[in-house]
Amino acid sequence: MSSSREKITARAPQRERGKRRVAALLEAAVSLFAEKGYDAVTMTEVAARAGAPIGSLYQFFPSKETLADAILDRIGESFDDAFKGIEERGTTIAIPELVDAWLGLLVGFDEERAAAATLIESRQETSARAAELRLSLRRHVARILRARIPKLSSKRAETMAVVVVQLMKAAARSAETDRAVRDGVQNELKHLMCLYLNDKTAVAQTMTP
Amino acid sequence: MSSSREKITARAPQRERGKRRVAALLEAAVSLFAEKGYDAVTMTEVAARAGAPIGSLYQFFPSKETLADAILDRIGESFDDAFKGIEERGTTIAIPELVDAWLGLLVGFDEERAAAATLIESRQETSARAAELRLSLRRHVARILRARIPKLSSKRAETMAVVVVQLMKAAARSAETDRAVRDGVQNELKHLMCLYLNDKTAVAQTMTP
Amino acid sequence: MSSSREKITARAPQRERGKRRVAALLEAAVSLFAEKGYDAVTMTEVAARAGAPIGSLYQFFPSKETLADAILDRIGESFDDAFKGIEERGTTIAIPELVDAWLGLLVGFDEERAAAATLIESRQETSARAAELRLSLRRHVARILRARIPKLSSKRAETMAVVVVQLMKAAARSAETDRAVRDGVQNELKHLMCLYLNDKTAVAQTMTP
Amino acid sequence: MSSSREKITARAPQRERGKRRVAALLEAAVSLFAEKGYDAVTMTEVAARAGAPIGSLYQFFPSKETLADAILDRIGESFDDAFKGIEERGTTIAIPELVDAWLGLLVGFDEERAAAATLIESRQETSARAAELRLSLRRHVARILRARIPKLSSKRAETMAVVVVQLMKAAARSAETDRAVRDGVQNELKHLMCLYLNDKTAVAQTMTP
DNA sequence: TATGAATGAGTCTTCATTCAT
DNA sequence: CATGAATGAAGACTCATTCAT
Repeated sequence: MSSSREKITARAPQRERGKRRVAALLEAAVSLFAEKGYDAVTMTEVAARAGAPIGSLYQFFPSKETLADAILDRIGESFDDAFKGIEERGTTIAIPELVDAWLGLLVGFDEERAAAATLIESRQETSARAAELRLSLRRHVARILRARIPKLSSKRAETMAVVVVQLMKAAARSAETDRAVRDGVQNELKHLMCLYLNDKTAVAQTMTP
Repeated sequence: MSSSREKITARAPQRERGKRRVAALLEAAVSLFAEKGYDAVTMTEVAARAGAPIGSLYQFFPSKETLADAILDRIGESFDDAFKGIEERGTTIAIPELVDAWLGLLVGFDEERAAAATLIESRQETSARAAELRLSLRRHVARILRARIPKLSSKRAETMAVVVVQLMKAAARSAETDRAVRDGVQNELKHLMCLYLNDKTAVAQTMTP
Repeated sequence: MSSSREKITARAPQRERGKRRVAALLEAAVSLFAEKGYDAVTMTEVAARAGAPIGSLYQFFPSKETLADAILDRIGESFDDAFKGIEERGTTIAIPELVDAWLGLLVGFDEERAAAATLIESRQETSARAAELRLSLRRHVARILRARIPKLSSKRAETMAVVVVQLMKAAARSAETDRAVRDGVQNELKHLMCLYLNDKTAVAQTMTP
Repeated sequence: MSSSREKITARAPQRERGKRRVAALLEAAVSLFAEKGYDAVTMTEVAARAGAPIGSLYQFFPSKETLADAILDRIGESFDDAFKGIEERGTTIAIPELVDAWLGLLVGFDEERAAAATLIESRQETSARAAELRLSLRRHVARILRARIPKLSSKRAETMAVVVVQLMKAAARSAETDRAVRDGVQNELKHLMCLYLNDKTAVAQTMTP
């Protein structure tokens, strides 16, 4: 009875520890990348901040690139989830709400979004993953845009999506400063984005080709 | 005496040559930074592209950081000039024109603006100069904003300036892709910025506190 | 009692399993060393190919060196057996047969001989066992040589033995290429060795000091 | 006058020093590779033995592989020279002389030949250069063989060449031990090779197909 | 002053070995 | 006794910077 349970829990700590370690490493990487950017961070540094030996870091992330990609992957998944939620609500969702959801993607309490924003930017040319993520963001946004503004050509939707994504990244970047300005800027960006979408929606509805 | 004249003429070509060399080095650095980003560029590479020996590079720019700062400085001056021109025209300048001028700051034919955009972004945390430049940009924009929208509090002007600068950088970043999307995005950003300024101006004029 | 028998039978399979595991590990090591050479093989790799956990590998072979030595030991024993067989047949054995037997020592169907040849070669300076094996080979050959050619001084026998062993290793090395050349080379080496022994025997019989 | 000459000699020491450094590095690498084999040698070790900082080593040899290849190249050139000399003498050269020349290729006063022998052996699979060198050796030997023994088919010449090269390598390997045995073995190998060539020549002349 | 070879601290990464479970 | 995650010393290689010439 208890012995069998013991056995189960016997290895649980090991896996548990492994999970905790991966989490710690990822967290350390996230904060370091967010602080200093990909290139300025050393693997030794990441391991040290996670309180792990360098070998452990490489056990889980066999290269620096893998480490960055892992962060991007995790963010990518959370993006997919978020977009799924947004798209399910279809056209019922009001513009301010939509904008809130979008801006929230790259701006959160944790540093994860900041790290992701940095990595997407700086590794776009070198990491396939970063390029993918950026593309995926654009595609999601473009699809939603076309659903709301039916007359939008796919090319224009793409263009608008680029702009929207840039606005998202702007929000992420401005999250790096002190709270006082940050909140103001965030609000402002939200306002700006609403303005933009309202304009486009109105124009589209007005402009009968 | 002939000796003194000799010295003068002897050094004149040297200075001339020195200037040309500095220009070549700077140009090489600019194109390289624009292409690959600060970290991926080596000093040896810069010297080689400029056709100069590495020692010469260090003669004029005693460190890699100095080199980056020099580029930032030069851009900073051109910004100051541009803003001076804008501010001289006062409130007479129409919003679309103003927006054109602003967006043109970081997006140009030459690679210098691309390099500057990259450097500001990637070295913001490490280089005082990059931070200064960003601050200077903000201040200039804020001043113009306050001149056009008198009721604007200095705090709100600052906030708006941050947004405007982010938009400028977004334009710079989108310049990295192929021409087809680039032009579309650039136009879109211009439109967006006009929308934003028009809105703020109108609101300010309407909102009687 | 049943308990004691239980223990016996309980461990019997374990020992059985242990033997099988050791065999699998050794086999894996042999094939890997033969393929890639000592340095290029990792312990993890050996364990993986044997389908055993790394801990198990270290249970039986406490170091990489031990593992290599074990292979050398096993080959050494098989050499001893082979030489015993040869020596028992005394002088009755004809030269071509003798040569066949010798060349067969390091060239066989299995990879074991190839691995051994590699290990003797590459670890000669670092492993006492490899040196021992080489020495043992020489001694065996020298003894047989002196038995067949009575007038041979021990020093000359040693020298000849070195040559013979080198020829054996040459055969082993040539086994690494494609079958077409290999068979030809092997035949040629056999011929060469016969030539050598015949010459020495004749000379010795002729040369009356 | 003296000034111009001074200028010439002014940089001479620099180049001189560079040459000396390259020589020292190469010599260190040669002796280390000869002693311990390719894998067991570290780049730091090579630099240290040459009395050079690690950076200098990499200045001249951008990778460990390059370093090994450089040694192989140098040996390869000396082989080509030697073979050129041998081939020029055509069929006039007597067998013992030919054998001397061949055995001398991989056995010399310096350690260079020993290092080369080791490198050819251990890096055959990984280094294109090592494989090339081995092939080149075979081809040279085969050509000479066919010139001397006209009836030899190209395939048999190739096979014989393999054997001859193996004999050369055997001589190189036996050079690693103390002088006493070495000289004896070397003589023995020479004798063996003469035996082999004489036999082949005689057989070819006798055997009329 | 100009040059570019020289320098070595610091980077990423591997792998034999150990030990908690 | 079995397991395989954890460890960290050590290796190949880079590059900003210096300094002898």
